[in-house]
Amino acid sequence: MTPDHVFTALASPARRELLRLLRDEGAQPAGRLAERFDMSRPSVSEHLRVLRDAGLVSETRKGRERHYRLEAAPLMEIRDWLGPYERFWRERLATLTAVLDEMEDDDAR
Amino acid sequence: MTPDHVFTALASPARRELLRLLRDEGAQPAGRLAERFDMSRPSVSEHLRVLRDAGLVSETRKGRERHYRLEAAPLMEIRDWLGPYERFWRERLATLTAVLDEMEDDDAR
DNA sequence: TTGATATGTAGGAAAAATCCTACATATAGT
DNA sequence: ACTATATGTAGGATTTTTCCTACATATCAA
Repeated sequence: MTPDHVFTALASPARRELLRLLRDEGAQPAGRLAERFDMSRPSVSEHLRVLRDAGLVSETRKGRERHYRLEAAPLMEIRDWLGPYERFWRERLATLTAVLDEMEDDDAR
Repeated sequence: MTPDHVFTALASPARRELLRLLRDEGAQPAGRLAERFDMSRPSVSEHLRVLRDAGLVSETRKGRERHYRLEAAPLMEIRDWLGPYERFWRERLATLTAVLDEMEDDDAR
C-alpha cells in the first residue's frame, strides 16, 4: 500500500534529473540521456532500471535503441501520500499570515 | 534549490511512519515514538535526527523529554516538485478515459 | 558476413545507510 | 547528593547504494 519503491527511486538526484529530462524533452534513447550526465553510461543505465522497477519510466525498443518514456502515474501515489499533510502546512500558512497581520498593526501604530 | 534532503528523508519507511505518527497523534517525546517500532531506541533517535536535518520535525525540550513536532513546510517543496508532472498523469487519465469509452462502445454493439 | 553502434549485465571497489550495544549527559524526584 | 529516567552520541558490524571497467548481446550498414 505504501509507495516504497517510488520514494526510493526519487531519493537520487540523478534519477530525478532523468525524470525531468524525459518530462521536458520527451522520450529518448538511453545513450542520449547518458550524455547529459557526468557519470558512465552503464551507471545511467542502472538508474534507468531503478526507475523502471518503480514504474516511473517505460522502455520501448526502436531498432537498436531503447527509448525511455516518463510514466507519471506512480507520482500520483506521492501526491496522495502528501494529502493528509496538507492540513498542516495550511495551518502553518495561517500562522504566518497572522504574524504578518500583527506586523502590519505594529507599523500602523 | 532541489529538495535533496527531504526526498532522502522520505525514502525510509521508518521515517515516513514517524511523520505519520506525529501527524495523527501530535507532538510526542522521542521515547514514546520509539516504543512503536521494532527497532532500538537509539536507531529511532537517529531517524529523528535525519528528519530534523531535513526540516521535517522540530524538537523542543520539555524537562528531560524532547518533544518532536511535525514540520510540514518542507513537504510543500515536494508538492511543488510534483507540479510540472501533473500534466502527464492528466494525459494518462485522458487516455484511460478514452479506452473505457471504447469499451463501453463495444458493450453497446 | 563484418565491423560499427546502442545498450544491458557482471563483478567488484568504495561510499553511505541502517541498526545494534555501550556509554555520556542532563533533568526529576527523593 | 543520589538514583532513576529520558535521550543523544560513539563506534562498529552488516547491508545497500553507487559507480566504475570489462564484457555480452543485438541491430544496423556496407
